[in-house]
Amino acid sequence: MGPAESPAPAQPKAIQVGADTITEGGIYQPEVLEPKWQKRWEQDGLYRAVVDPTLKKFYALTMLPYPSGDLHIGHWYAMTPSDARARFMRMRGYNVMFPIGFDAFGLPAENAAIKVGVHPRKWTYANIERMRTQLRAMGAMWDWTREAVSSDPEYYRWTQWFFVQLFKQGLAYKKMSPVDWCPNCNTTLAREQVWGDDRHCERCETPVIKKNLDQWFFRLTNYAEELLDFSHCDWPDRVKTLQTNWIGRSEGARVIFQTEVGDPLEVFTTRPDTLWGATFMVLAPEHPLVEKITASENKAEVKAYMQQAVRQTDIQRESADKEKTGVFTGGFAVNPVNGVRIPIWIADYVLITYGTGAIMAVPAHDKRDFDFAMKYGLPILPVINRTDGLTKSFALGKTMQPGLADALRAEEIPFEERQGSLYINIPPEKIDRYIEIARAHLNPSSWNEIVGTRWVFIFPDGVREWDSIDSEQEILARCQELEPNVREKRSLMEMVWGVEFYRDALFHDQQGELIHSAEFSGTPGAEAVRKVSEWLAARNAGGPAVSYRLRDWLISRQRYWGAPIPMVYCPVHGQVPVPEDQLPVLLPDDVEWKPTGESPLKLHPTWAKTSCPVCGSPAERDTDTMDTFVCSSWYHLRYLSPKYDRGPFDPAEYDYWMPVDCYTGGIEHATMHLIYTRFFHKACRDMGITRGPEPMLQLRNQGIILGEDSEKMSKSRGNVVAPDDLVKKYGADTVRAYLMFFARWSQGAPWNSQGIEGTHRWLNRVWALLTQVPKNTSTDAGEHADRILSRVMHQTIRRVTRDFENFEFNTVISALMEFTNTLYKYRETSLYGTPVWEEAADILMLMMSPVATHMAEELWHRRKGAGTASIHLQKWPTFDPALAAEEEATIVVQVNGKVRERLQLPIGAGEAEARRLALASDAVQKWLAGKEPRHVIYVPDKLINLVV
RNA sequence: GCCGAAGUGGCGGAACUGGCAUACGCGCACGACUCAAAAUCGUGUCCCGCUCGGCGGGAUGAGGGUUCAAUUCCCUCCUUCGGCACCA
Repeated sequence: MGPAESPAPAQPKAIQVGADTITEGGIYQPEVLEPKWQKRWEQDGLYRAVVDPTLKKFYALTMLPYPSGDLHIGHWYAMTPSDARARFMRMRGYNVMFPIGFDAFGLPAENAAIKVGVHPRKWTYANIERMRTQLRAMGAMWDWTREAVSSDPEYYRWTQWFFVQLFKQGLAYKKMSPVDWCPNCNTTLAREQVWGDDRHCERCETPVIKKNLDQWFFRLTNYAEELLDFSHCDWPDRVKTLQTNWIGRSEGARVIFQTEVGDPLEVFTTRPDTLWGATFMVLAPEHPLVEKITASENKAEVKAYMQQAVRQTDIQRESADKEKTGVFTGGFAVNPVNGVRIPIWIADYVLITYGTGAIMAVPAHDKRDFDFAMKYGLPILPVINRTDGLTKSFALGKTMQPGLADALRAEEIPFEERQGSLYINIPPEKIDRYIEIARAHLNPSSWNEIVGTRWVFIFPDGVREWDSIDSEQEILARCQELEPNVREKRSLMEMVWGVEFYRDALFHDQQGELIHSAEFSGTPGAEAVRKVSEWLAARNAGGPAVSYRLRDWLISRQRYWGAPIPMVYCPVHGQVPVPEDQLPVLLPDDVEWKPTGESPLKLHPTWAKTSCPVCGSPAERDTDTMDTFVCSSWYHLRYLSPKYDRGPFDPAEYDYWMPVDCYTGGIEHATMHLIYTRFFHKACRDMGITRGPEPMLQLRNQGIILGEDSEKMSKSRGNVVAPDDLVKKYGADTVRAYLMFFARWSQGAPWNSQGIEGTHRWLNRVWALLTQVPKNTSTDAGEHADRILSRVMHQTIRRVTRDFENFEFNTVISALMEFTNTLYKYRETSLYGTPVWEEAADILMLMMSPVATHMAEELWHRRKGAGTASIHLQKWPTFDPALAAEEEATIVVQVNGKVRERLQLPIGAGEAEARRLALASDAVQKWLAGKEPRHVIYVPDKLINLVV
């Protein structure tokens, strides 16, 4: 023999079979058949979604991609399993719409323009063109006729139209306010786009700063309550929790205090039950009342404080560890419940953006107020009883007569004695008895006090309760008179805080029975919250109230590449929306998009100059553009009819397709896009534009694919997986299948470049199984082989159907792999080619077709012959429970819960039978050791447990 | 600090309603084919022990509880990840 030659790979040859072109040759060649079928499907309009009232519709949607220029493996991970599921639904008889488009406005285009000098429009549309090609390589069932691009004038015309509708409805408003500004992106950001401890920009991670700007907002907060209702949302709990926390609902009460300058001062509190403990008030430095209530002698200090508060960044200001600062305004307010006059301070730990921007401070039961009061020596008054009964007294040696210790022992009051002083823990029921004992042993010119459950000072001439601000002052003065050491203490709390032993009894923030609260004393916590709220309401001094953490949505952006805000400023008529028939307000091409911090449109020589739509006098356009989340809040509506020009969408299409039945995408949008789009839908519903409670009924999130090194994929780490390379190497079907298989879809996992080989191997095995005739089929398949294969087939249909329904794609694939293995087991036997074999082969192809879209189509055509309809038009197979049912079950025999034997019994075997056979087993007898089972648990078809 | 999710072989993971833990795949080992390798195919692969084709014990982050029986239900703790954080 001469030198060995490796066999040349079979060259594929295209052959014509009727209308079908089929690749001849034994080798699986995705690079040949994938483009072929993609082209064919496109020509046939196979995935066109057309309104058909005779069919049940299914609107499947994946989140709109940004045209960054390169499809990432994350896009594949988000889109191809979603596509497979949409295909599954289609095969189950639904009329499925699965559209695609581009979120084409936004900063990267502008940043690229600044960096390399390409116009944002050119950059964006070139990227879109490239991504269309990449998206087509997925073999997905996109209906490209419904493609929508948010930067097209025919799209943003309607983004602007929605803005105008919101404005007319009073849901869009302009306001001067301190807003988050990203110094790198040179624009404002919505609250949701500011992330993390250091409050950085969601996009570029630069820490944001505050700027005071006149900006447009959408009234998200109007819908806060409704957004908390997820009763129509089949959504992951995680997303619902994130949104719920983000909205941050707090129940409590409004309380109106009267200031001495005459203006009412309203606060929000979650603890109206602590109202009697309010010893001062605090306003945010930006609070509008600050100026008016500040006394003339405090003006300078207050002004200085306000200035330094404004200068600070949010990070400094909102850091919880920061020591609290503030200044007294010189003003006072009157507590509506008891008429007590309390000082008003300003401090930056109170936020102007939450509640009313003012608080009543109850330092005894709020940690922040406590810290502040202790720092500035403000009075503290406990008004809520402890729930743990902790009650303490410290008896300094020189203040008490000898015999106290013996008296306490006799009374069984526990204490510790150290250096002649007693550290006493008083059982709550013995407090009165203790007071008697303490009085009896008190030295003249001394006192003793109780803290915790009771707040009592025992003086030689009597007992004084610490139950009001007045008594607090009197007691403090009295103590200072008796003891020079406490003369510098500014409050009674500060004085007792000096005793280390007391510290854990001095502060708590639990709910509990009210004390020191006039007629409400003795009321239990939850009841007190309710009763005090009602009491306030009855006296027009407030009442029950709800507050939300959610803020209105800031949508102005000082950037070029976005939808211009369609507003005109007229010196006579003020804010005037651009009339609907004049939309869109077109973005000019000739702008300088340099990052100046000003809107590029503002620097355009002529663009902003216009005339007032009302009076025609010279007027100015708004030169900001809209946050791109506005564009993406309604794209699911534009997909309905991207060319429609009499409205944002064709109502007939809306009636049929909406709402979205299944929405898939990443969890990172939980508090941004997914809140905005719900808001948009609900606002539009209230204007009669949309219908129904929710835009997206079902939501599922995919996880994140990490790099092979388990780190986040990034170019700088060099761990990026490029889908184009994978498609080239393995074909799209392998990539699709692997993405579905390699991890729980909802969770994601690190990439594994060896793992994909296994999936590729599987597809090759399926290919060989269905294209190659085995050498030998004479071996007997064994008894009932046909029934076994049929059973496995029906069981597989059951498993795959269930797992597809539940988005459990990894087990869809493993079930199909197992089914393939079963077929391989019988391939070289007499079962090959029998009707049940052929049926199983068909079913395997059908169930693989949502996954390996091209391969399944190719195999289908090869096996079904010329002119066959696409596999993607076939029905999903159904299973027959009778045929899927096992005939025999393995019964596990346990002795005392441990497996000792296994029995093969027919399904439905009775307990007596199982018991008889179990007891007949030697292994079981060995473990029973001659004893009779005391107790037998029998689970039919599963297990018998003998307990001795 | 508060809220939430998750911890199962060397790795990704499976286990439906409390009933055989570790399916499927990767990796690894051995074998077949080959001069050889790749590819492919086959066999094995949680840990420990033993009188080793079998048998016994242990193991689902740790500890406890409920139960005839717990990866699954309950409690405590640990770790990791995510979100919120001076929100009154």
